Amino acid sequence: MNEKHNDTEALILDAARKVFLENGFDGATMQMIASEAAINKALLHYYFRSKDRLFEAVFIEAFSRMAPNIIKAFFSEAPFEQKIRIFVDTYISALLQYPQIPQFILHELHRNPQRIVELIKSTGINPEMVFALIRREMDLGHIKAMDPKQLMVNMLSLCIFPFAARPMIQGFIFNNDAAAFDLFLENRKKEVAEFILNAVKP
Amino acid sequence: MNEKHNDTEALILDAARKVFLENGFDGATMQMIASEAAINKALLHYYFRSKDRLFEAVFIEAFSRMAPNIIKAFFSEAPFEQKIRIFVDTYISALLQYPQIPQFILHELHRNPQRIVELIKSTGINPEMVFALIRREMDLGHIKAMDPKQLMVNMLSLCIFPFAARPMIQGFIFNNDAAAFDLFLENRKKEVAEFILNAVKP
DNA sequence: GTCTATATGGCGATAGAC
DNA sequence: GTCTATCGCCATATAGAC
Repeated sequence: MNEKHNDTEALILDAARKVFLENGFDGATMQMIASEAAINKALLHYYFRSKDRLFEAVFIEAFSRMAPNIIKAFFSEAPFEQKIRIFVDTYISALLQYPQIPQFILHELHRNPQRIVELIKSTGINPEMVFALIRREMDLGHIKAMDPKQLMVNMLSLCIFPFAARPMIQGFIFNNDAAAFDLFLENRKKEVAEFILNAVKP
Repeated sequence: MNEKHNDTEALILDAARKVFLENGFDGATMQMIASEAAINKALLHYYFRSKDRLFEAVFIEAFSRMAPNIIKAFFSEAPFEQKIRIFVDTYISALLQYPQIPQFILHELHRNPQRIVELIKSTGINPEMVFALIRREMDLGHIKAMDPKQLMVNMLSLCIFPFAARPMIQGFIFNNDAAAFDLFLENRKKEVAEFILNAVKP
């Protein structure tokens, strides 16, 4: 195996990540990726048999970036109120760093739900543990009684949706002022945490 | 003009709506639409000059179905608490009827933000009126003081996101039990309204 | 390993008979 | 208005020289 192998493979993955994240699977072409990597199409197929396989490699990497944040916050020793704040802050901060990921994942989720769900399960995340934790807080009277699943989905919705719908919200509510929208997202770290904490107050 | 004109045009629109909603613009082909309508490709171009124009017709129709609900609830004479309940109920009910629309709009928003934002603006929606209304409620002390834009985005997030991310949430939290997820969405009409009302309580 | 050149197929769109 | 046949293009993928 030639020593250039790893370099070229990494080069291709970098280019593919960029192109796929920006254009989705259908919108991206092998030529775009080759140009981005300053190589030729044939080489892409040499390293990754097909467009599908190349995409899969990119997707797994992208999802792995987001997944840990979903749960991490819940298993600290902090009081529940603090856990919520940490969850929201960590999650929105991560999304600010990779803002294309929500739209990318939702898009591919639509294209091939089966494949994506299996991929997520392979990361070993277990939502039941989070639900059990939320239920305990309810039993202790720390938060209002409600369906833990609804609460979890509410938290994810509030964090993720603005990134997925960015062009619409920015175009509509912010007259396409990108800086204003970035500030809006930055403020959401605190706004969303307060919103949730008020909503669950017993 | 031949009498069959309207029939065929409607037939094509029905088929195009179905195919575009399921596959998005890139994923759909003119042949799929022709097959769905049980006609041939050439006829599609006879009625709608191009794939782009056909898509535009479908998109405007799909969006028009959702848009009125966004604002309608806010301009009744009901007290604010009731407006929230009506908004959430109307919106989620409409989405239950056309569950593919969120993913469809988000997908095309990503593919061509400019075009979609223009199409939406052409429907004449004006968010400023809603913000003014929210601000008045804050001044009257009926709800907690906060950024009206954050509140509006929160409401939209809570209503729309579960539909856009359905395959993920269903596969992950509901072990792919579609009936359980449908019940979950039905329950959200009340859950989300309560969640918001608690969150904005002064 | 990396390149150029090419095979193969499907796409949107059009021409032209009926 | 509706059809069949076909054009021209660009996509993924491969062959084969270096």
